[in-house]
Amino acid sequence: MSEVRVRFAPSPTGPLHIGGVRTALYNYLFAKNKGGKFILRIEDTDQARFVEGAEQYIIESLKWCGIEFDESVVVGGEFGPYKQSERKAMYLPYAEQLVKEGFAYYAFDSSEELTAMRERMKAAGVPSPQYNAVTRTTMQNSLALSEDEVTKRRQAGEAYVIRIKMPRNEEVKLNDIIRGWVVVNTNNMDDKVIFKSDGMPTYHLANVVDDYLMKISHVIRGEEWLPSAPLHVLLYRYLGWEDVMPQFAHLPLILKPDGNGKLSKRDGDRLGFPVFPTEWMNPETKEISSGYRESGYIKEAFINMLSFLGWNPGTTQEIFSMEELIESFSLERVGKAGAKFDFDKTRWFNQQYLRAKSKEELAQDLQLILKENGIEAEDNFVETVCEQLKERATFVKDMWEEGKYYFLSPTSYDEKTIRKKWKEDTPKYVSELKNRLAELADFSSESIEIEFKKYLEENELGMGKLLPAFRVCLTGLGMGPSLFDIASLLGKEETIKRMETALEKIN
RNA sequence: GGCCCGUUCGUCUAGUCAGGUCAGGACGCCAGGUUUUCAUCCUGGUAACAGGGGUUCGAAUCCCCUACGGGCUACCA
Repeated sequence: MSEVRVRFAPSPTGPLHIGGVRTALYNYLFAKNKGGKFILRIEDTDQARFVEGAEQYIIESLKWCGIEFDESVVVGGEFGPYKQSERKAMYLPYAEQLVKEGFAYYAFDSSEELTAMRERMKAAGVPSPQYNAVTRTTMQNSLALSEDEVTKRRQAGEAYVIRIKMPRNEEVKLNDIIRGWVVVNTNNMDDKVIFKSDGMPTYHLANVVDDYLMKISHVIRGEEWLPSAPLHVLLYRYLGWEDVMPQFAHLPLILKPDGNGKLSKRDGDRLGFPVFPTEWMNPETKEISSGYRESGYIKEAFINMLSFLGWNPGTTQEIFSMEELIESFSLERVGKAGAKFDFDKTRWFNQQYLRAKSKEELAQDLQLILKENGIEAEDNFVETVCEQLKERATFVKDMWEEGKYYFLSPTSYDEKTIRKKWKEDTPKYVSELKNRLAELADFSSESIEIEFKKYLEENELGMGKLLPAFRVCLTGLGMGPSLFDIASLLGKEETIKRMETALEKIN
């Protein structure tokens, strides 16, 4: 079998949302699994929808995801250019070849004329009028007009498009890797524009020509392309490339977590989760959309989550590194039905990855957050904090938000704990405990615990009587990790100081 | 409306192609245990073959119909 070459072909019309990232990911995994090449092709044939910065965004956000291209606008390759606007001159000859061979034709209709035709057909009872075998005879095109008229118009420089001449009553079949045989009758297809009046091809032609020229072996794309796949098959056939036509695989869509319909940016805003891999600022409105990266997601967790939205390995293993994904991935195991996005599961994946990280790695990330908050701390200290906190956190930022007391003395004391656990005799106990701890030579967690328990015993107190009060003195909170660990890490001096402060403030 | 695709616990899904174990796992949720507390962790529980017809000794699995959902229906991709 010839070399596997797949491409991810986005339009630079905005940021890539997670559906697009997943399409890129599956292409990447498939290519790497087969030892093939993965190509990025920018499909910017629609100048009107171009968005500043979108191409850069696509490249950089995929890079963050760990998805790298073998050929692209950045790294080049022997099948370039990799941007359709730079390939502009290549498409017209193919379109004209189709006209010459009778598979396509010139059409001069203005948008007003097209609208008029549609209105006319609707009035006549056709719900969705098409430019097809029935209507084309009434329009301004090289099939209805005389040859002289066509030549005259073309020489006069009149704007024209090239449309495919859809045959009557032919079954077009394609064998989709995910869906099996898909059959469509050409009577249900229209004479799609393949070359626009602005000199650019439409997606359909550009896509087929480029996939052919770039020797693409498999087209893996979203399900929204399935209805036009038969058109592409016809294009390959008419261009004489059917024997090297790529295999198709149409991926199921990612759906809204609630209700129905495909996932959109709105859903993320509404339900409070990112739909973009990295943060995006709309260049026009300056509106900022949050990204997984900025929200504190570990990229491996993000990728792992995405890979499972529509694919599964058929085993019970759920945690997969990129290498393992490459190893296990196959298009045969991609599902057919759309998958509702599950935000809880996404958080769970992040938690799993967080735990797998070493305290050193976590400390590095936490230091970044600490710096943002104007806190300087020794690496060793931060590492121990991470050690104590990582089992309770989903994100690195949780360790800051739930563990501020490691770095700052409490400024307030949890009311509920005070109300329930700070009794009349509590100050006396805390004060005595403080004096006992002050004399402790070994301020290790174990030693503090032993001393604490000894004190409880001597005074015939239970854990619940004094420990919550002790905790609130040190952390201001009613819950958290082992208090003896916290005290030990804070050190004797700080511990004593916090107890004194609490005694003053709480009373 | 037309065309195409789809439908297993609330969610992601295994099982469907080669019909035959109480339909398995994970997330979530609930309960119990562990823990000074909260979280973690452990144990257990919850809950599904869209409906109806066939074919068959036997159907989640094969066929048909219906319903529901999705996509497409541009000189956008």
